[in-house]
Amino acid sequence: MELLKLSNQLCFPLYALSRKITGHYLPLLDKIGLTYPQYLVMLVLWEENGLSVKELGQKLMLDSGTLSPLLKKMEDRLLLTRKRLKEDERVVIISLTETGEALKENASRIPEEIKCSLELSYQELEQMRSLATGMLDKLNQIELVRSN
Amino acid sequence: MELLKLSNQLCFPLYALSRKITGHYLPLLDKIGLTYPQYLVMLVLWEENGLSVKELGQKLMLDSGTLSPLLKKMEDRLLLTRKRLKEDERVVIISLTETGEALKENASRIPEEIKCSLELSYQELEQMRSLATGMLDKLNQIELVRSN
DNA sequence: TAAAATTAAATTGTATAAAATTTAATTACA
DNA sequence: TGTAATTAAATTTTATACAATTTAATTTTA
Repeated sequence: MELLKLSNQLCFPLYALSRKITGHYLPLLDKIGLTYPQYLVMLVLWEENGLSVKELGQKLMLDSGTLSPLLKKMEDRLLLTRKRLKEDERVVIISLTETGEALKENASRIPEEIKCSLELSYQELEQMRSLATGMLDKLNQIELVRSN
Repeated sequence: MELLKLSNQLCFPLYALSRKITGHYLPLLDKIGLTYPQYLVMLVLWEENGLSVKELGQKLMLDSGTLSPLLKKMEDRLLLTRKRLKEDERVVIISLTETGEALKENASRIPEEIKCSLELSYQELEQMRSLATGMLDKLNQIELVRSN
């Protein structure tokens, strides 16, 4: 088999599919004024408010270089606040404002709308979700092992 | 089920996994002086040389806003040439140079090295590849239908 | 056939990503 | 206890993504 063929790569369909699905989110997220990574930040904060930048970064697998400017923009839009922790001034705690909390209501229909927009079966979506989650966990595990 | 939980999203593991796997390519691609999207461009051109920017964009699902500057950088590195087609001056044809062709040799071990680096089973990789490819095809099909 | 519509790239503007460096704060330990 | 090491964010730099606009070339069609 020709290993350097695009169609034989794992990386490419994953990369293209991820961008494609993000594309399906855009018109929906536009309505509530969020970008896709900003939406992911909100998902995390709606679940658990008051996380540090580091904790957010761990959950989303993004570093401060990505999160810092993004969170600043979201602060400007009054979705959240950034406050340094008194006990350790290095730590910045991100908390939702009322506006940010309230946005959850407006976002509540997005998961169903996406499922509809994608026109993929529940089986297919669930199979992909569990496969991707499993692979992600394994790769994160490898990183842990290699860094020790 | 709480639909707005990060762990219940399809989008997130896919997005994170895609970035994670790209991350595994970086040290390998660094050795041959390519970025990840540049590697994808080379994969396409190694298979079929002399494509237009549009054709490259269709295969990689990237638009000219992404490809134009990227291709210019690759031209500067003498990996490829950009020439306007005589019959239709709007079309720019991308052709590998000898340097670009020769780079294929240096890239030949990357697929195996990646497989090794990922430490995932062949079954898992193949299942993901075929699932992702299938979903991608369906989504592209939807786009075609919706645009007509 | 000349103006209108279409097409292909390039450009512009905004928003990520991520490596590397810097800054400030905290902790460890000789 | 004071310096070294570590840690958390922010900043800087480079490189995508992609929507929207512009430019130039080609086709369509009234």
